[in-house]
Amino acid sequence: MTKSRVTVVDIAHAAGVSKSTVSLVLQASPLVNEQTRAKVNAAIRELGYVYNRGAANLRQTASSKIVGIVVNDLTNSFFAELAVGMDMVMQSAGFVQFLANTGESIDRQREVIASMREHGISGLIISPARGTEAADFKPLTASGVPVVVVVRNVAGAKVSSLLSDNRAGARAATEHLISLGHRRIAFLGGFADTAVSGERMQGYREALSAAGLDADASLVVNSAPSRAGGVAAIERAMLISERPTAALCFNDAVAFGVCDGLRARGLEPGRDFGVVGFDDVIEAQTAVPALTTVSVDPQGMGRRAAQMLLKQINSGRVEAEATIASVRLVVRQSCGAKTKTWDGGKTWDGGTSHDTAPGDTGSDTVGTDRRQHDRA
Amino acid sequence: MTKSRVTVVDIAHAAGVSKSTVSLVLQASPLVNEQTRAKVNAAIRELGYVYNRGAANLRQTASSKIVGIVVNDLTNSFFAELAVGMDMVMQSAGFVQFLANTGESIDRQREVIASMREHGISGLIISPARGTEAADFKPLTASGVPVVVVVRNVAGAKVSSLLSDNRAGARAATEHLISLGHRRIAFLGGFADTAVSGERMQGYREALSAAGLDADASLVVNSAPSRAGGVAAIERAMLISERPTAALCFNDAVAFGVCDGLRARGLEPGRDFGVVGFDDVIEAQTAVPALTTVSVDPQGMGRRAAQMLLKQINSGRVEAEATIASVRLVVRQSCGAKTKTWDGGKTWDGGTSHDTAPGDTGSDTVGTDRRQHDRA
DNA sequence: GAGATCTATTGGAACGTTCCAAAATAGTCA
DNA sequence: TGACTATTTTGGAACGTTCCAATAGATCTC
Repeated sequence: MTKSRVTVVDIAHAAGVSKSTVSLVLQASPLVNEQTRAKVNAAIRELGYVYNRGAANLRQTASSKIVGIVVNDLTNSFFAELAVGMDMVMQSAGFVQFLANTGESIDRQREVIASMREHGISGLIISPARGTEAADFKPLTASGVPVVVVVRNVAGAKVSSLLSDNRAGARAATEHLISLGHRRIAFLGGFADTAVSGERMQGYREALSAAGLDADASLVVNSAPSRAGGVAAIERAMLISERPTAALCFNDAVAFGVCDGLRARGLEPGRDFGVVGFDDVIEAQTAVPALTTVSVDPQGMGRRAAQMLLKQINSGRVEAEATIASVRLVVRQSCGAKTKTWDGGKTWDGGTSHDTAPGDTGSDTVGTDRRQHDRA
Repeated sequence: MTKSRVTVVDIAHAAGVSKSTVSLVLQASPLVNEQTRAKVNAAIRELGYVYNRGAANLRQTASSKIVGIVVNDLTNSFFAELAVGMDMVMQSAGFVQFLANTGESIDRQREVIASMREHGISGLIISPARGTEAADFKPLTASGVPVVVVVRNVAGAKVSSLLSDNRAGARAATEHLISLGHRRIAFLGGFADTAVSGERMQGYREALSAAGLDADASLVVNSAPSRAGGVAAIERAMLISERPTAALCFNDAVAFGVCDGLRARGLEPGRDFGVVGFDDVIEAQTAVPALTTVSVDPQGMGRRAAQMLLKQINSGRVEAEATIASVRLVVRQSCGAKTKTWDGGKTWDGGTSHDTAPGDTGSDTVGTDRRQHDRA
């Protein structure tokens, strides 16, 4: 059934030319005569030839047109969207991507990176699993394969990175809650030992102290960065003697869980308790109440990371570049700020029970992109 | 910087053996002497050798250890989980996967399949974009590459398929709502022209007619199969003169949107209106109220599809096999059935306003797997 | 009409593996 | 010792591409 592959030689034979000429046609070289080109293309169609990139990649000058993408949790829509953004850019650039999910397992991560390396990727974008070390990228960078780290930084790694401005975003979100009159603001979800969580918590603390509020450690409740974790976190937060009236959540998944948990105890998010998320996944817009959140634009971030990688692949230069993408606070209903009325059935009244100056409406970009160069 | 690649010949030289011996060591052949093996392995570590699979794949007997995975919408958590399931199995089997998102674009799909083919995939799993035709797989199957179609069937394609029993699932879900006393049950979301939607609607109609209820066409409201689509669908459904009291939703995303829309007009899902979803994505469990849904187990389905593909790759025989996976109804809170009390704060009372016999509690598997063989 | 200058085309040697046939080495037995 | 096995090892020819250097043919220039 599976007859032996059709190769350039077969095409050459059928078209009455040499294999070199066929190769030139395949590369759309201007050197070849139009009639010859037509003949060759006809033969290609006729015989059902498929280009064998593996063979072409053997010549050491060639680039494989394959990149690797490694993410730590594809079931989290933030990372799924990140991957989709990368996919868009890579497809358009004629690249095809290996994608692997590590599920936060360092071992799996090591394995898939090794495997991708054997298959000859010409670049890698990775959202590293917790506990990833700079040494994990060493073999890759040593052989000149550019690496872009996204979302989570890896200390000491001489690779490019694209992170978001977690500190500024968290600070802006917290300031917003303060401007709405909240004085007891919790920080819910996430693990304290991760860099991302640390940065967001720092922004949260900065805003509190700038407003002269003291950072009560009991208001910080760690949990898994998931919807279920959010439910657990708000439950624990409500046990505190002096209850919080609002919360900045580690990410949107946690924020949704917090909303679920509030409802389960008869509290309506937005009206009885201010909730702010982080990431701005698609569902944040359509949820009821719509989630006030810090927009990181995961798809855009994915696209941008892909562009960074492509630039490095094409330039041949491996120059590590650290970019911190700006984020913006998107004010919707869940924080309790007064915004446009909601048009589904009865009019939504976003008024809070704290009766303060109305907060910002719409969105607000925080900080600007910072970029710094570094020799690899 | 990027010195020329280290090859088997370099290893052979360093270890004082021939390249053939190195090759045998790489393949863990029992033919080679233990001491020699040790020497070679030492040299491999020493020189930082990386196996070049591309070169190995040139020999026509070899299999590439690469599979392609094509999904129509990775931002939908159903498909993200499907992909994660496949990833798990493929990683364990030592395969690496190209993953591409088509976003329902037939053109993108054609491009990525062609691209993957050039890179030498040894199998493909695809959740086809709307409008995919049997001819789109022809080039692949003609060259002996096994293809497994998941989730959506492609009429006339001589490839393996793994679908879920949509008809039986929808029927069971509808019967459940009927047993709770509902008489006006809507079918919300999805596009009527897709096979999956058609099957689910068929199950819905069967249950209605079996119960002697007439299928009022105005109770079927199409919309995008997304959360936003669900909001839109319930809004339109509430405009019907004789309002529905419950709804079977095309999928979980729509069901969540329906819950959002209900709340926006002051109705509480589960208490004031019965909502049933389809798919059982992870959030269905933790949402409040927890979503009653037909569990398709996307991760399990992904794993199963991957196993089907691997079996075909390893056997060498391309024998099309059509499997229809059974589904089970998981009764939680959103349908209004009496279940275990909810333990978050005040006790949850799931009683409906329709005061009928209590529905099933727990889950219920519908039908059994059907399998049929077919020559390719 | 002999170079020179283009334009098209073409062998052949890589690239890094595998695998076959063959050879080298060591061990066994009469 | 010589024949025979069993165990290890090894050249060398693929695999399907690219790319360099060389060539052939056409056109132009003096």
